[in-house]
Amino acid sequence: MFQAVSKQSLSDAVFDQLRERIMREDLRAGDALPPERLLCELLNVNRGSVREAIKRLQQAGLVHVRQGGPTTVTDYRRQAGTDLLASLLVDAQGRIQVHVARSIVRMRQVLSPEIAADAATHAPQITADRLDAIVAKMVPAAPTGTLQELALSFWEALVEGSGNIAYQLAFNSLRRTYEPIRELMTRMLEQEFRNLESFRAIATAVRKADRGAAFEQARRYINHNSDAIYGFLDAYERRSNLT
Amino acid sequence: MFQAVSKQSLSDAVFDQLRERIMREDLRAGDALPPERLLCELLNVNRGSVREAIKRLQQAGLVHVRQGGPTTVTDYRRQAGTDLLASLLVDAQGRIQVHVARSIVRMRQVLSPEIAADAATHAPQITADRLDAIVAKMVPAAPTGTLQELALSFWEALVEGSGNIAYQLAFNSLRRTYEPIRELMTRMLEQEFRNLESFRAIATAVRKADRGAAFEQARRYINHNSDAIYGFLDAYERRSNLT
DNA sequence: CCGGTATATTGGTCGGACCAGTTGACCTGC
DNA sequence: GCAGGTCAACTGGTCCGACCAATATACCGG
Repeated sequence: MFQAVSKQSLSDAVFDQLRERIMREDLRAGDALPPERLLCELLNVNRGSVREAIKRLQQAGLVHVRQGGPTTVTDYRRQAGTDLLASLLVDAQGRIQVHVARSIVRMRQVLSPEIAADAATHAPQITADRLDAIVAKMVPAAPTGTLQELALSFWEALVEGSGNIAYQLAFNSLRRTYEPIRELMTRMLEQEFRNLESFRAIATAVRKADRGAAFEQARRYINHNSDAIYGFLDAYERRSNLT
Repeated sequence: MFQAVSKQSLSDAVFDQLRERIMREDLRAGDALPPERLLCELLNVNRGSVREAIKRLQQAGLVHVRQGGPTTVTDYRRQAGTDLLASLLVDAQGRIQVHVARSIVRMRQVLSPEIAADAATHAPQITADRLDAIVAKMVPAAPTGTLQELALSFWEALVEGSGNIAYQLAFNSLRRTYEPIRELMTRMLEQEFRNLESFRAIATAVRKADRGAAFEQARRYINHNSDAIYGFLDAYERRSNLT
């Protein structure tokens, strides 16, 4: 298959490089960033590009900027928001940070049943219609990638059905986090995607507006799902330690 | 007391204005933003400022930019991350969006007991030491604002102790969200802050590395706390509907 | 109707100027 | 000696005007 070629503007490149340095603690909390004009020379780009990059770092909570003084690095663990998860999950060498992955899976594990439960109370019929439509497209013979897409839409519909904007935005953050390791997730969860019964059970519980059942079915699914990931991460970690 | 005077750069002002228009659906998903050069004239600022603002909008997931074509507004409900919660909670007129507030409280309610439980297993002693130190500073006679500060540090310590970076970043997002309605929270939760027993109970459970007890104590606290907020929001909503 | 082509439009980059806060060395006067 | 003021050298913030690069559109020719 083809995939869109990735373009990157200069300011994006600058942003990535600085972010990488901060998260690798090459630049530690409290350190001053080089002055913008110096960065221009070092990176051989225009000041505008540097400034756009720094604005983004500021918004991400990685640096503190004040006019007249130097731009300083902040403690991202205390300042940054969920949007940073994607950057944390995979390092510059493409290695997965196992403890970050475990954190994400854990949060997802905790929230998912609640989301299903809320969807069952908030908008059962409409949500169930959407869920059924998605499940109908899931055929075991389909390629795993397609099933993954559908599973993602399934949860997207569920989250929207929960009527909880906080869940929704958190879900978006997580979705962005999955993107870089998409193929990995595909292989890891192939078994899960093919177990259509789980999806049907959740959809049915939602349609019945049965909060408890929705919670329980989602819990079963997500626990099973999470265990598969935990297992993979354990193996991944052992393998990393060997080399 | 004094508080820091708030400065705002031009690009921040532009960002706020565009974000506001997008969230008020003055600019709908799919709509094209005016060209940068036109925005410069309309807002009477330099193109650099406009570009910095748009870069931030792009990072926040509110617009989609591509060279050569127009910059278009995205569906923020599907694209934006948790960092947007703060902007959603309070509208331009300073009114609280009640359904957003309920969403946030709900997510917090679900996550808090899990955080306490994880802290009890992950780093019980160190965390408990920090918790005890904070609780020691909580004296019922202290001004509510101070107690609020301490309560926030308490949860900050707990979240750090959970060793879960996803929780930590989500917590940061939520903390930023509280900031604009800080005083409101102070009044709303005064009773809660003065109930030191809850904090002690959580700290004790963590020290004993008793996962179940930590979960349960945190659950009791956060439920009580959330109910207070829900009650306030109901009243707030009724009042809004009247006027 | 299809495919190419010229042109206008849009975002991306450049450099160089000046404005506006901050810092620190230095001087002043008590 | 030291509090307070002064000034110069930073730092980030804003501006201008030019040009590059990708895209959209209208038009033309087959």
